[in-house]
Amino acid sequence: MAPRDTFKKLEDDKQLRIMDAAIDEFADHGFKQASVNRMVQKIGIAKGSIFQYFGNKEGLFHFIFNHAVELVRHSLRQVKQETADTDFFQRIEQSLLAGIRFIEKHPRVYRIYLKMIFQEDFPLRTEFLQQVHLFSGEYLKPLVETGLARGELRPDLNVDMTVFFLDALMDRFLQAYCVSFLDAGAGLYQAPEEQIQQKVNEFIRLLRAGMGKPEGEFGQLLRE
Amino acid sequence: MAPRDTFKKLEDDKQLRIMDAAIDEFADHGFKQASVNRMVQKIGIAKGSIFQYFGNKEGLFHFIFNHAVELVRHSLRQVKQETADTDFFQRIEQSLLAGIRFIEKHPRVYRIYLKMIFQEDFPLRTEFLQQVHLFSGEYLKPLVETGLARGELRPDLNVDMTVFFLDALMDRFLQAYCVSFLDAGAGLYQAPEEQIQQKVNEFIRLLRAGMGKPEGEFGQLLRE
Amino acid sequence: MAPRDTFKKLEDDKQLRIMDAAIDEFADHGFKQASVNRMVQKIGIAKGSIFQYFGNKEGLFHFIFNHAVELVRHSLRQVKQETADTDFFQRIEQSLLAGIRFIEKHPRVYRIYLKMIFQEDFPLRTEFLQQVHLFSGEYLKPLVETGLARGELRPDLNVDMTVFFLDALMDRFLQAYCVSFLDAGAGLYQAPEEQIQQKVNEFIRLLRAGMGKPEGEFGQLLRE
Amino acid sequence: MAPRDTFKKLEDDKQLRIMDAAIDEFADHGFKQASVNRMVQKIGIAKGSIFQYFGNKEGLFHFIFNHAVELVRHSLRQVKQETADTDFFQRIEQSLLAGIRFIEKHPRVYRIYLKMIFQEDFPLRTEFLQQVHLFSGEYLKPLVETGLARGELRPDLNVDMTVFFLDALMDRFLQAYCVSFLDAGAGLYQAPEEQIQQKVNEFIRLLRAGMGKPEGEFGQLLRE
DNA sequence: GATGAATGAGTTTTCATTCAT
DNA sequence: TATGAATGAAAACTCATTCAT
Repeated sequence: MAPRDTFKKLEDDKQLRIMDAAIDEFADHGFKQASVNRMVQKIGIAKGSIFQYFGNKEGLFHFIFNHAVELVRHSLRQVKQETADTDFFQRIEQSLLAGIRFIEKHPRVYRIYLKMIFQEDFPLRTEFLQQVHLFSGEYLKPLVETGLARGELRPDLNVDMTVFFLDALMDRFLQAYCVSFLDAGAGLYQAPEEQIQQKVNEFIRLLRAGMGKPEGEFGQLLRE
Repeated sequence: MAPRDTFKKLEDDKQLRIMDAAIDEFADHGFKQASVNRMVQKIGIAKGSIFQYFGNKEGLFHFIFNHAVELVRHSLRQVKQETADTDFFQRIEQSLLAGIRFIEKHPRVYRIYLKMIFQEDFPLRTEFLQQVHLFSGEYLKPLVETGLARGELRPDLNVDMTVFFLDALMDRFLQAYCVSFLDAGAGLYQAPEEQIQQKVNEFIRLLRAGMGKPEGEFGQLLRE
Repeated sequence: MAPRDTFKKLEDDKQLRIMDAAIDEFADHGFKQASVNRMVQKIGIAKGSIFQYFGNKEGLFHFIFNHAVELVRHSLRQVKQETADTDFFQRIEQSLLAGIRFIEKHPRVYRIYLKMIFQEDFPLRTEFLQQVHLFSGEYLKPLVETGLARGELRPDLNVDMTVFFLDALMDRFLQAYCVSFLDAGAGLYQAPEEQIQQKVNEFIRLLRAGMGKPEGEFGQLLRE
Repeated sequence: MAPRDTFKKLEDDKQLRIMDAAIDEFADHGFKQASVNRMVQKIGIAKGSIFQYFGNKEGLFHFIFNHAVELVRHSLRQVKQETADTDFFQRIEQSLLAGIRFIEKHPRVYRIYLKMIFQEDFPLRTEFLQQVHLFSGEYLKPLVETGLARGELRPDLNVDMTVFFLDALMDRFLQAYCVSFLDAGAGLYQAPEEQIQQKVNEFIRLLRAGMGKPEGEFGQLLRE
């Protein structure tokens, strides 16, 4: 599960090369189809070494997985802090943008995430899905509750369902972005970078229209 | 790619048993992990026969794939016809419900679809993604254009972006449904059947709030 | 456990070559140390074939094991029948000689037997030891009981302990013979073939002296 | 073959821990299956150290082997001395009991012995069997000769064959005891401790009947 | 002298594909 | 046309041994 001391004692460069090759392999092939043979060949070390470091293939995956979770946690914590004082829709916008930046910085990690969602035979799949689920609860729910308390959201919104919708919409937005980013050249959506901000804007505008508090007393009246 | 004549000349029952076993196997294990051995054992035919009918494993997958695309096309064509006279949001609602019915009827086909999206090593992945893209163009674009022409949608909507949004939202809605449907018991979202219609309603309400034509002149005024 | 049909359908010669190589390998190296690699190389077939025939290494061993048990059973049944009319000590003598003939004919099978007794990690070891135990009960006990009933044995003998002794003595006699036979050249005991019958005679003479009914009334008196 | 000086210079405790772990491992797994990895892990020393002390796995085994032989020699010498004044059958009885005590005290050493007898790929097997053979010559032969000289044995006994018989019977007796001792619970023979002495008595009684000098002149006459 | 990371040949097992029957 | 036995490359994993520190 945790890498053996052996691995942690390696020179940093070697550690990084190993992690890099592993992330590559898992991102390209998922867990079962990933080949330790290919990894060690790419890294240029003996086959036995990987097993000395991580016990077995699953141990290696655990390590990469935990590393990825840490990356995501770090990124989310940062956004939450930095946007504490802005309004609900700005926070969502910044979260989306942070997600996009994360994918651009760690596209292979995101690919592993996507594979895990829809591939049944990952070792940590259940724990993983619970973690993802917790994200909605821990991250989005407070945002929604604060937004409601501050009067930035329509007061008739059901909290849990709103969280579900936000989770679904944001996740799918990033999926769509990621697919177009990763498949660049495959012709799908052909989303050029410059249109991203525009799409984010439109996304937020729709959210605001659907969830935001009606502006002014007329809006209020109309909805009642 | 296409099955050889030898396959088409088989008795219908045998054809169906072969397709059924193949869908099972691909849905459970993806392409590479799918085992021709297991298939022929389940079907009860000789291993060589599969290769006689389809050339190789990839040929078999092509066939199953095309069959699945046909199923989807058929389902969509039906919805489009039946809802021709209803308004935009009702058509979207009916499309969503048709999607849910499709997943419930063909869960294994949908699982193959999900696997294909995020697994790079499917043989037809590129062609597949293009097909999926075409779906947005062929299916949703006319709906949006008709909706705009009939004045059921806000006139300031950009057609292509609206199509993108609808595609993203509906697809993600079905994914969420499917995951909760397939992972029943895994604890994710735990969407009980009876809440589906409620979620669809809420989904449509949000869409209507965000995309629908503002009601009355006051709404109109407020937005300008 | 049982060999797949595939194996039984092979030409007899091939079946025999495979069994021969397997017996060789298991006799030389025991179960765990036996190498399927070496077997297939010696036989000259593809590695996969063995696994097609027997599922896995253990399956192959089961097959060889059952084959060996059958050989032993057959041999014992024959001796029992052929010596039904002779006296107790002649039956034991013939059993010993049959054992020697068996070892000379199937020395590798006997080696597998010896390995199984003292090697803990054989797959069927427990079942095997039970079988061996049954041998004492099924084969020797009736002999002893008949011997007692016919007055060929001292009437004060405890049946079970006598069976235990006979089992131990005969087994060890064959072990000693086998070791000297198999290790020919290693210098141990250096039992030349021509001395075997002499040793058997001495063995029987001792048994007779220890277990046989004292001859005449004087002997009877002396013991009382 | 002999341990390097480096080993002998270690603190006694460390030497003992190493030997203990090695005996454990060889007794449990034989030679080839024994894992140096497991040993060093249990001992808590570096893997390289074993190779520094003993050159290689075989060197380690040589050392353990010689140690075991010394243990056996010591035990036998003691019995021989202590029973110098008793009669032949009492000496045999005491030897058997000493053997049983040895197995109870060093069961792992005895297991290694048993494994070596029937496993061809032990490094020292040939030398080992010669040593065992010497045991018969060095230990039993004088006993028999003394017994004959003292008139405790039938004068018509052939010395070498009697030695062979005693060796075989006693060895097999201990094997049977050991198997029932080691396999406690496996159901073989199920010899409970309290029956051991009884079996030894019966064993000696049979020996005495077969090999002992007939009592009185009548017996003498009867046999002639 | 002690360490333990690195090595690579070895193990069993799987499976798509071929081809003689 | 249908069969299914044969193939061999590839997989994950083990472990005695070496050697730089």
